Amino acid sequence: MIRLALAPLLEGRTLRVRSVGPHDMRARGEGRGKPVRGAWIGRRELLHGARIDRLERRGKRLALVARDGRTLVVQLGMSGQLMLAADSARTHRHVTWGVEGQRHPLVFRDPRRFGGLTPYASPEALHAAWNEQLGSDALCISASRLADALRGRRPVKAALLDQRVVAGVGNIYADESLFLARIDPRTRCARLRPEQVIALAASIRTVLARAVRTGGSTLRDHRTALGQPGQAQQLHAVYGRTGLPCIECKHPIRGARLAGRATAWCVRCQAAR
DNA sequence: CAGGTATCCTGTCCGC
DNA sequence: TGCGGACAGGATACCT
Repeated sequence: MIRLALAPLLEGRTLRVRSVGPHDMRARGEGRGKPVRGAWIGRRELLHGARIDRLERRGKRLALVARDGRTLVVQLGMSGQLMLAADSARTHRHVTWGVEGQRHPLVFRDPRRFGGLTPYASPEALHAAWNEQLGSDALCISASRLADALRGRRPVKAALLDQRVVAGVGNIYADESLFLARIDPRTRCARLRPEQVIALAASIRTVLARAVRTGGSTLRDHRTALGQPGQAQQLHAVYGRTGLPCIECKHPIRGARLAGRATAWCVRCQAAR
């Protein structure tokens, strides 16, 4: 969604770093490097003076690729925003770019600092890193690739949160996908029947596509890349509905902690079989 | 050593 | 009304 909204506004245009700070956010190192606290990325790596060639996305990561090869990955974490809008809040701005020919600046803000920026020297380096760190994108995950990735004794919910299994599924859409596929989130990957994996792959594609279509939203204060509020939160079948009646069978939605995250599912519709 | 969990961080919401 | 605390999310360091 963010890529779709920003691509036509940024492609072919030159960025100029206008301000950087505060300097206390995570600058993620190349590859698996540890997040560096208190360090920052240079203006050159922040694409100062770079003409944007294209925006690439895989899972939750967005890459700005410049014509000279410089590449900057934006991870929004949970509260991050990348916006080209007049009403972008002024607090928690980490990087502000001027965009050639655009009235409003491009702003990366991240109040909770779970997000981060990662520079790469080239698109090739970016793809190498992504191939290592990320599985297939959720919007086009095939049943066979999902079957290959869903191995082991982990509960299927925990596997879905692993970006190396499927890139792009977070806590909310993991629950929603499992509900649509009628799979108990506690089911061990190795015990999933082939038809369940097929259903799950289709459900992931459906749920993510719907989220993108409706502006993608999770938190109440979520905004799109152009400043519009998202609406997908109203479409959730199980997430945030613990104790409320299932939209299919009216049975109360169960809530529990699984893989360290809040999990909601219908024990009747998603019965372990 | 795979799988579970603690940690980071701040805004929001709940109860006293 | 004010305030403390729990909680939410994504990624990863760390522990078992």
